[in-house]
Amino acid sequence: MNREDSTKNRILAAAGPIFARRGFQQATVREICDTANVNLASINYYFGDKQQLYIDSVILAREQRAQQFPFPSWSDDTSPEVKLRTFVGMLLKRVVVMQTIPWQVQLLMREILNPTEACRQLVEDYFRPIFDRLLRIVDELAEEPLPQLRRTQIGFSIIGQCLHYRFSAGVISLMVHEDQREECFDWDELTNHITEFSLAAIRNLGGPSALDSLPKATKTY
Amino acid sequence: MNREDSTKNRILAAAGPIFARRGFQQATVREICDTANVNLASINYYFGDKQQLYIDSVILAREQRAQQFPFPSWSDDTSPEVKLRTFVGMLLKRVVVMQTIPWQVQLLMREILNPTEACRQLVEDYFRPIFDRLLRIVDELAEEPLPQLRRTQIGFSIIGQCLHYRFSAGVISLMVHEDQREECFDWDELTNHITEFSLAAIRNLGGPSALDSLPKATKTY
DNA sequence: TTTGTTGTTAAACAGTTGTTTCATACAGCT
DNA sequence: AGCTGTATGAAACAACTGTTTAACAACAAA
Repeated sequence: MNREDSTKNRILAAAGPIFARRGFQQATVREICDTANVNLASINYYFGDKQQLYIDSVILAREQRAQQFPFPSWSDDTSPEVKLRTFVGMLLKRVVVMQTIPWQVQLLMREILNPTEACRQLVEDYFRPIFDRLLRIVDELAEEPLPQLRRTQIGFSIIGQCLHYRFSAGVISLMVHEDQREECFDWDELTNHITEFSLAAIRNLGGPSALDSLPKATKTY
Repeated sequence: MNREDSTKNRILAAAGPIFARRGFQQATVREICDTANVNLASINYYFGDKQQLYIDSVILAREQRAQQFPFPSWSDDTSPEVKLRTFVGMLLKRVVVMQTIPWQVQLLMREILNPTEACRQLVEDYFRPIFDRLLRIVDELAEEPLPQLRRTQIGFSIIGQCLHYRFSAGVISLMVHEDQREECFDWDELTNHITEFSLAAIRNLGGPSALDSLPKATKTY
């Protein structure tokens, strides 16, 4: 009954990519059933309704993705610079890489942009551990202990740079000239730049800043 | 015929927020017509079909937004640091600011994430001029002329940091503790941090980097 | 065999969607 | 008045949606 190609598993295997490509509303139970080669009534029989199938699909996406990219474990003497580079490289690998996007990533991106009930669990089980790992690297890089807010902001600055190449990928493709498009999304180039940019920023943040002498921004708009 | 509250204008006024909130497919012509207090057939009469109404709505959103936030013109002796701060602050004002999001921003974000035909024109008329302006500021900040690719990457690093607080706003809210949520999205705090982070990075990029001695990333994943 | 559970199937249902139709109203014109 | 092009209105249309129904098949337990 629990075979790999059971009706229920065939539905799940078909639903994931379709939900990822079309979104919840745009995806139709008929297309899912046709793709899975099951009867139209099967979804309601096994999952109750379409929404429950969607929730189960998101859970499956997260499980498969976490299993597919286990985090590397570093030796104690690994420098924080290398750790940051590895982290950025992994995030970009998971999320950016041009061409075809795995349906698991597409589905998780949908949840980031438009959180549903499935998102809270996603944050606790998936995003927060990753973010905490990044913040520990930042701690190692900073010369002195960072204030809580500053720490979080630096983390988001790094994550934001990475995700931008996914969320704004369409616009970026339109912005850069066709000749530069490939190297613009090149994994090595991106990893290098974001790592160097962030390292330079963290190193220089504590030091003297020309901004300190600037007038504080006020509501001028 | 061309009055402010003509049937066509009432449709446009109602369609924008509804498209922004629900997206193209989820928005129904019936809801738009009800909100605009016009007959169901009016959309097809004035716009041909639903899709053309959507395109016209995107164009209207861009026009209203550009008109609402004219770019400041700086005097010649304004320092590039101040220019960067102003730029970041403006971008965050346009895009982030917690609470209710103007429907124009929502609609433009939808086009960034899911570009349709309306997007190409959007890039040329709206995004590229803004981005070029940012790159000229980066040029001023850099001590020496930057390579083309590096220049673009720095620009995207700055934009990415800003947009992250819009695209991932839902997840960020779930990630940070409730007590810190407000200051996390505070406009002054954000403008300060992103400006300082980027300034520190740009200043330090040309200098010595611990990464130069690191092994180049190879496909270890 | 009889009974009951589990899975599968085709058909129908009830609701929503974008679009079209056709009648009607109203203005400006000769 | 009569005509014409524009605008509005209520209703219907055709297609598609998620869900339900009822009949049927396979198989195990009684």
